[in-house]
Amino acid sequence: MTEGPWLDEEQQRLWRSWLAVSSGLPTLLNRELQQKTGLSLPDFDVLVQLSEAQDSRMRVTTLAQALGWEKSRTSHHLTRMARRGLIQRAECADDGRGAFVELTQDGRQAIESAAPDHARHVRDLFFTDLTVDEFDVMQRALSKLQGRVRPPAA
Amino acid sequence: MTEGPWLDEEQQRLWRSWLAVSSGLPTLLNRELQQKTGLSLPDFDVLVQLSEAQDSRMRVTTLAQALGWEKSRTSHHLTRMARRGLIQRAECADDGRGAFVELTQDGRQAIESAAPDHARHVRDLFFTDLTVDEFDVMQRALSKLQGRVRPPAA
DNA sequence: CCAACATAGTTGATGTGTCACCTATTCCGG
DNA sequence: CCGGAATAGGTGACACATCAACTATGTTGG
Repeated sequence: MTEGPWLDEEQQRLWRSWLAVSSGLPTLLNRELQQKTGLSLPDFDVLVQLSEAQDSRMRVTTLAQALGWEKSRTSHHLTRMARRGLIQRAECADDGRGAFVELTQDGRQAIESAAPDHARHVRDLFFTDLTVDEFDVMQRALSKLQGRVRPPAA
Repeated sequence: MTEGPWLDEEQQRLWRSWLAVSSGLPTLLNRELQQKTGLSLPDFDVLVQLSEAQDSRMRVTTLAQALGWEKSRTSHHLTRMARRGLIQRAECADDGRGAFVELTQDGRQAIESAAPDHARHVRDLFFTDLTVDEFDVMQRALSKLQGRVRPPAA
């Protein structure tokens, strides 16, 4: 399955399917989410993390790790979200360098009203077609891939 | 597998794995490609299409469809690539509105020297871990998903 | 022939992501 | 304690992506 420098026909086919789905799916989800709620997919991801966190607040680095984002990206995105009133930054008493990000009322309201529709949409697009068998195999395969892809330190 | 508005635990797990891989993988590939060749992943995709095309030239819309990109995105990206000398635009005799995009010498050189390493990297990251069984199931599942995701007209 | 409409492609504004670099604090060995 | 290394986070520049609007050419029905 892995000899020579090239992708064989079968591999190419799978790879192109992967590319098509992994770029097309977020595009669709993002468009729908944006239209219905004014949130982008990244907005949504941030809000999910915060809403699951203790006291609806997290340290920036913790958030970045949970999302698999770089610090820089995280910081930029938080700035934009703060401008729209979805989150706010707060000082960290323990560590003078650090900062907390917390969900605002608007932020909580936004995620709670957006989540059900989004979940349904994900299910319709992604899960509807999968057989139980495919489901399991995908999970196994993706877990392995996740291991290879993890160390996104920067 | 698809009742209620929410994702159950198993679905959530699979979905998060999917997200992690489908965002982490291109990030890694892009970084490596960029460092070794100065090409971005989108650059690479455009160059692959052109290099496979008759006479190394395509109509803009055809290219956009082949890539699954919007016209606008395509146009913007071609502008950037033209600025760097990787492609060039040419008038279309048949249709005064239209335009061809063609590979330049530099573009051909770039894709030919970048492709083998990139292919190997894709293989190392994506294919190495997959068993034959997983490979087949992924292909089947992704084909179905591709169908749902296809109509990206805009 | 021409008016209405459709199509090919571009543009500008703005949101998103990455890289390189910077500041301010904290940590740690001597 | 103090000086250097590590860490938390932010900034600016620029590439990438999306949306809405626009220009110009082609197509079609009356």
